[in-house]
Amino acid sequence: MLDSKYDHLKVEENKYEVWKENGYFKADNKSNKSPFCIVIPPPNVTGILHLGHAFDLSLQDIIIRYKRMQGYDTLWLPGMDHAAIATEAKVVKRLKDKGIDKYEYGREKFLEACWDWTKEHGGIIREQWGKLGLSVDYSRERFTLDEGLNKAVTKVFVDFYNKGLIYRGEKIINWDPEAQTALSNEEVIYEDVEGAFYHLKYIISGTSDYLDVATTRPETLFGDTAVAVNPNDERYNKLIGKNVILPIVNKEIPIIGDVHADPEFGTGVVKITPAHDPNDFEVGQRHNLERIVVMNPDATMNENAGKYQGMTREKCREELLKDLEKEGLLISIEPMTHSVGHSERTGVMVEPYLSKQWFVKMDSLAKRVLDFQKDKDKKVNFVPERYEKHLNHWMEISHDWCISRQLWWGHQIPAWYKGDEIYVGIDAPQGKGWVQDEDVLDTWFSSALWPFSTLGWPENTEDLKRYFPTNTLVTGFDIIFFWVARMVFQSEEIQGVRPFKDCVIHGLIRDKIGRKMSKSLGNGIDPMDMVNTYGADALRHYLTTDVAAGTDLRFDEEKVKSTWNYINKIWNASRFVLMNIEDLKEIKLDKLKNEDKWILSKYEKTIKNTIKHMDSYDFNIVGSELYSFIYDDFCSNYIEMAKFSIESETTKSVLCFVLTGILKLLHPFMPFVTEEIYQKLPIKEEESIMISKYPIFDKSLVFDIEESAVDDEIEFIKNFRNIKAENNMTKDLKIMFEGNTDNDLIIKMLKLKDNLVNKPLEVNQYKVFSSKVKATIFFKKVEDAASNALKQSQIIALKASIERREKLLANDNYVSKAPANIVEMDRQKLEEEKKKLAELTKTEIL
RNA sequence: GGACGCUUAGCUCAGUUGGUUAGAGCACCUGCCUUACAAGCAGGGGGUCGUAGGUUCGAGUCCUACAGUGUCCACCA
Repeated sequence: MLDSKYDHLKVEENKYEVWKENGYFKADNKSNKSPFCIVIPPPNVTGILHLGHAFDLSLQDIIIRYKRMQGYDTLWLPGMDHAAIATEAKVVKRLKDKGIDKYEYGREKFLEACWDWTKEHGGIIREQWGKLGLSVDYSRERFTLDEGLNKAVTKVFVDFYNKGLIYRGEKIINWDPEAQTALSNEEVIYEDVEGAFYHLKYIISGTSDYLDVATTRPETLFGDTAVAVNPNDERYNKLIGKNVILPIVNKEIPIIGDVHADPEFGTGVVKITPAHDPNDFEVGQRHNLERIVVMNPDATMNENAGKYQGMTREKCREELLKDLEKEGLLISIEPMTHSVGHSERTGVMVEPYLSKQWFVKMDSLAKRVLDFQKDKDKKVNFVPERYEKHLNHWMEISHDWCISRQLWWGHQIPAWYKGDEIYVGIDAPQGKGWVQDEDVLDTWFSSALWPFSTLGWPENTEDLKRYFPTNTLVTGFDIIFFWVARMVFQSEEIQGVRPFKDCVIHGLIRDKIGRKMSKSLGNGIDPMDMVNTYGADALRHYLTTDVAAGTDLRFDEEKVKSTWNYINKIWNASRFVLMNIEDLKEIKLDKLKNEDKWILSKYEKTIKNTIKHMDSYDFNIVGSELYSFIYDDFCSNYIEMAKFSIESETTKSVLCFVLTGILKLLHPFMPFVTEEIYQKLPIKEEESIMISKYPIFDKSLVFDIEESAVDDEIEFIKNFRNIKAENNMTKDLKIMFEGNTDNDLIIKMLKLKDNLVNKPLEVNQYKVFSSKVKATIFFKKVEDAASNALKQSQIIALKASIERREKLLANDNYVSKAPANIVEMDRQKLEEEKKKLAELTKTEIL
């Protein structure tokens, strides 16, 4: 027997271990079931899971559990991401706290420290997966830096190099001076900052005239190798070919004509610093200008900055401006806001920096993706569909991807150098004097291969053949560019197919007032706190059914609480059923009464709708469908009706049958509590609900006539209660039914057995009716005003509705153009309303 | 500058191809400890669906413009 109150802590204890030990999570690549595979978005080993993970993972577990129950051979492949820059930053900090410097410590020992970190945090993450009830196949767990993935990564690098898709080049990249590594465009976050336009005097050689050069970054002037004006700019174009004197440095640099200079912007004169600005770099290439790097990797000034050498870029700017002012070369400082790139990971201002790095050539890769997206058999289907545009847009504008990182924690680049020679290969080259590239690859380079590398590629494993391409990927819109896009082009290039058929995109979790959850705001919620307070089942159900697909979710703890109440309701309904069906040996759905047919019809229709919406990933719709079926139909009505015939085998059978189905339909959302109750059922086909069969729509259990008859009786019951409540009627009212209809159920539900009369009484009376049932209530007068007011408002509403319908039906346009069934429905409604009105107006309230 | 969302009850959100009187949870009001559940039961109040046009027999739903709000991308010398 169940306790009278749902206790999530007790319910959620130990179940996960049992499932896991029984091997329910394991895929079976030899079974004759159809395969269905999801790869987990590998969480960074940097930390613990947040609410966004809980959201993302719950969605996946729902899909996987659903498919597993539907008879698929499901594989949900788990794993974690080494998160090169993020983890390295954490480990560097940890060592620093112990007074250890990364470089003194050495590469080998540093990597050991990273592995220790990984083991520690990996354990925490796995424990949290368990708390959430995620049915991942631990026997296939992978890590983006494990040996197998290293083989995959190395092979891709070498193949791409040989195909010309990877190259090494000296370009302006985004440099993180804190982590001291290159970054990709996606790892740079642009933020508006209050800055200034510094107007500087660049004196024209041999004259006393000057050009007003406006810059936001005066400290880069040491790297200036030209000043550009637009060739069509009448103000300046005759100066092209002349020289200006670079302030402070006092050397001559040329005035060049280049379209990059926009006459409308600033003063129309641009200083050109090819080593510190991507646009200037291109100008420099066009005009063959020297590239002078003026900073060290940590963003302090280098020897090219003269006396400012060694200063930070900020300090240098400050000092330089003082000196410029002293020399009369600072014209003005014009405040302005402009957006400045910051490192996604360390938060520091990114320095555009000339540097030799490895790149993936994007144009042909991107083009293939765009072509595939035009073919419905090859494309990745986004849910919601609009996110396909994000992917396409990124492909259209994609710049070559900088993949080398000046870090240690990651896949070391399989390139070796000897003097000017480069060797790229899977193994180190023969001969002496070759030195391997010190750098590692962007973490996303390895996660881009995740959907097939985890299945064993480059080996042609059974798993790879069976589960790839995978079926569904679930992730947040914020990593479409980082990850989804890259998996797509890598898979299409390397495997020739999309990595997954569907890509389900969900929104962000925000706090109650709509702000992003962040450490600095302190508004984050630990999912484990929610699990402890309300249970994983409540949390999962709330997160996955609260909002429509793809939209942000404002987290509200009150809603988790109310989900707990819902589960408690299910618990108690189950308790009632279990109390009464203990002796049930066999489910026999015969000798069905109207109310049995009614609930079975509702149940079957719920199955049909649920499957439809599960298949389209509309979990919020599934949630509300199930809620109203369980709460309103099953609990509020059927259970109440069943109480009158609880001894009957039929009633017991129906209760058991429908409850079993309810538990199964709910199982993907709330695995723990459904398992707990399932275990208590007297009749069950499997040892665990996890591996039981998902309900299938059975048309033979839909009884439309009985369904609508009971619907009508319920309407009557509702109307009766309404009238009784609004008129403050006491229990000793009397009621007279009209006609020969069978009102047994109504009489029982409303407990009217002792209130029946068969002729009118000379007291206050009130008519109550549904479409098919009519009755008159006789009652003692209590308050006239209230009941009269109610009656009047009902009459007004009815009159308005009748008028509306009469007008509509008098309109030939409507009658001829609207579908026949709609018109017919209006006719019927109109008739009913007229009857009701007649009843109401002739009823006297004495 | 470009793209994409959102605007529906006091709050948070649903509303599938246009078709009954626009729904739910929470909050609120009234009455109930009815033997599954008082973290419950029964009932109720509350919305001219951002604004203005348009298409249509019919618009929360489709089209146009505008307003507010959010996100992403690009540019920013």
